Amino acid sequence: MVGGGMGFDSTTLATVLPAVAELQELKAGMRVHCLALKAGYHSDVHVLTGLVSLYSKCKELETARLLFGHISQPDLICYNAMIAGYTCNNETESSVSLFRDLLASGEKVNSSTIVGLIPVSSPFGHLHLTGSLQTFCVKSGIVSHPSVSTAFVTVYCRLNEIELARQLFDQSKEKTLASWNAMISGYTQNGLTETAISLFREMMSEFSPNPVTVTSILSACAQLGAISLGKWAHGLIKSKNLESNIYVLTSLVDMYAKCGSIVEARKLFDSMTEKNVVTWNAMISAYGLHGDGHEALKLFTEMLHSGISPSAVTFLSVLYACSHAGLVREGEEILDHMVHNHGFEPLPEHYACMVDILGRAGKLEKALEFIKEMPVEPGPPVWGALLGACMIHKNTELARVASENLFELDPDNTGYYVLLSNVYSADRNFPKAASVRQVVKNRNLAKTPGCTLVEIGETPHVFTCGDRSHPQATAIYRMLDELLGKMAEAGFQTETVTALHDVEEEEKELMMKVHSEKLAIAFALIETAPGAEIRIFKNLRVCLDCHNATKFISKITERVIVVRDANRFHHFKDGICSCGDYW
DNA sequence: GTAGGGTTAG
Repeated sequence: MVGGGMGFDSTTLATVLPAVAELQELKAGMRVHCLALKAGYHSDVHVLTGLVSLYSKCKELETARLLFGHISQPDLICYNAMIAGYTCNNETESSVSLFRDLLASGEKVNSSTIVGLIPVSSPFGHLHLTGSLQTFCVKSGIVSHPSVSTAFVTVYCRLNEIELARQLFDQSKEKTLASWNAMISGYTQNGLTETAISLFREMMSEFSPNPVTVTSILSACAQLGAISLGKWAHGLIKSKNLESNIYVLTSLVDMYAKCGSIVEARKLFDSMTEKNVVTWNAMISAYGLHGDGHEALKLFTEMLHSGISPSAVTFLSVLYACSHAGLVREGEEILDHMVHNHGFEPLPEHYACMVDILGRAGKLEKALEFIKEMPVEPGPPVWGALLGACMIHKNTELARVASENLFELDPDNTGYYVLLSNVYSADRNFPKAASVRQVVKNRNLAKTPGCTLVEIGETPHVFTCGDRSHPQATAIYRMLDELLGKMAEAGFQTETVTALHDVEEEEKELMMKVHSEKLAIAFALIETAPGAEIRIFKNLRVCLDCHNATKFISKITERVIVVRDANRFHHFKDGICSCGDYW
């Protein structure tokens, strides 16, 4: 149809352009542009509007701006395209000033004008602008338009103003599937996974989930370790024939990996005919999460051969995998490769990962050297990685250096105080440890409460430290006592040094044994058949005592126990953990 | 014709 003197009209061109723009195919778009010029449509307002939109989406803002300037009498649609173009290229000021021109001309704006103005893609620093826009929309009544309120819900979620988003969502009279999706994904992206899932259940009475919904829900399952809901979603995907959607499949791979089924994840990954950089990243970081650094490196090489260009996240995933497998030389090579062969400037996250690699492997001085030589100012993730390494390798001197920086940069983060206190305890410097904890108390900082989730059948059970709220609490504690008895016979000693030290020894031991992970394991032992694998999920890093105890339990009960903590997976079998005790 | 909701790291 195209070229060769065959006839095609401006409508055809204007129809092709959005599809090309959606794919961000600049080269294809430029060919369409050439065709349009050859066919004499260089002043057709429809074609030009399509081109403005195309060049904006391909980050060719200058070209878009130029074309817009050539339109003698731009209509509202045209203005909308240019306004959206400025916004998605982070030129908020130009976007707003064009909007003002439009208003001043007396033209009535529509919902698309507003949607194009809301800084959804780069919201940071635009809370005030968003608020003013919202006021304008409330006054003009345009806020009742579903796409407008959905865009506001999205931007507030991205600004971590989840309450504001929810208010808007609740107030919107006409809710579309997109409105629900925006709110549900807002919750998952803010880590409020349970709220996301309950909202999803609410939604189900009004709408059938689409690929966007499924993607968000799978992400929630992955974060939570909710394998049964994840499997249910997998069934839904099959029944609704959503297996060709790359977002859906990528999040499915991620869900299986984060719920402990790395084999299932890999099977799915291998079966995918289309894979993008995110798909590869998900699979690479899955291996990192499970401590298989070599497989992660292998996959990274395969990725390069497949012709997919790695992103900054790819390198982070590979580095992360190296750190959890103790692959120091490989990590250094990857970072070097990233800079010299791929032309990436390392982000602070890459530096933090490298510090983690060196520190975790015990090369603490080298890590400090690395920090000093970094061309960017080290932030909390960098010092945090060093502090974590000091904890593993019991280096109080460097821990002091790291934490001094951390307390200055991020004074309200209790995790760092807990880490430092644990370093001192490990060094048996109890007065120092106590004084660090006192700071937390004095400043009234809230500690994140630890909790562990275990699924029995389809039902998730959540335990907190010292939890007695479970209906089977009595049986659980009895099982725990029985286990502790057998463990003591096998030589297990409660590790109190990393716990609280302002309580009596006996009391300490009492508190230790009721950590949420031990309760969850005891419960799972009661509820599952002998020999069955046990999987538990903890929101924080597993403590040294629980890690040690789980080794003993795996041996005594002859069970494989898989623990996912905030950092990674631990596979316990026969008294040994796959992490090699460096976690 | 312009326009709202989605996956990966930490």
